[in-house]
Amino acid sequence: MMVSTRGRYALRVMVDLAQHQGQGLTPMKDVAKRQQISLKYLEKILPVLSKHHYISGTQGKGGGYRLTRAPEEYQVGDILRLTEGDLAPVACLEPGAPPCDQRESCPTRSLWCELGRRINEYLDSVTLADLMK
Amino acid sequence: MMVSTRGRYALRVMVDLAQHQGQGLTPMKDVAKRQQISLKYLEKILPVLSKHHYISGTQGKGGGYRLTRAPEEYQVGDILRLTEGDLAPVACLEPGAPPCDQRESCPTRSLWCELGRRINEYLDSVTLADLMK
DNA sequence: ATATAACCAACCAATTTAGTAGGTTTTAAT
DNA sequence: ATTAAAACCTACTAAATTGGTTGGTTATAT
Repeated sequence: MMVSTRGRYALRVMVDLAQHQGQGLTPMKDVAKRQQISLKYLEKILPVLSKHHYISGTQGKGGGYRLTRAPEEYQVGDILRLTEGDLAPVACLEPGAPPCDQRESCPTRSLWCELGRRINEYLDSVTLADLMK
Repeated sequence: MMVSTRGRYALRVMVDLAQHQGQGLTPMKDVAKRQQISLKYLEKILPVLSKHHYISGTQGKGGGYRLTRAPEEYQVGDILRLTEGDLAPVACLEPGAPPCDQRESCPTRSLWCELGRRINEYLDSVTLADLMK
């Protein structure tokens, strides 16, 4: 398993926000109820999306979140890389991974690179708008 | 990360065996030394491959393992699914997963299905022979 | 008899995952 | 001015997974 609940929930929240855009701000309480996800857990996942301006949050009564762009302009891959850290299929391809001393001669390295390339390529080819049906 | 050391090591062992086939039986001690992997850990990973007759092991002095088919006849996907359990990109697509009560309406389900399909398709298109260079 | 190989079972430390608990701060409505 | 509701923040935790280790038993060639 490569994508944990963090990435999956984040994506579902984004789709939910997309489906309710134009209705002003959407409070997470509503999203949590609709998506059957713990509100407290969502609150832990969202900050990274708002810090990178994928969504904007307004505090206080009547506040909530909204998308900052049109759904067509969000690539699923971006949302997942942000919430999951990255989408490498193996540990030795992860960003801060300790350099493997056999990486020059590793017969499987190119397999993992190509797999990672294909995974990212596919997820970048899908947008939030595609997921709205 | 989707493929742990279990699958990665198993694959490297299989490539190693492929590169030394025709030289009789290869003891794991040699493979462990060449691949810089703990022998004891390898011994824990290999049984599933020999139980499914991907390799055959001979005990006793002068014993070791060998491939049971030609390298071209091993799909990388098969080796990984066997050692990793499965290659589902998300928990809700894993074999024994509790059925999600929102799966009919889940807007992201088809994304994960298609991603899983592409991952398995690619890994099944590569054989051990391809990894021998 | 001995060395060497696969095979087997129990344990273990560190990390990750999926949360929970309990707040503080900001803002609109009353 | 008070209150309700929202985002935002920090610390903790139980369970599972990962990546092994320890200590053997069994089988076989020399």
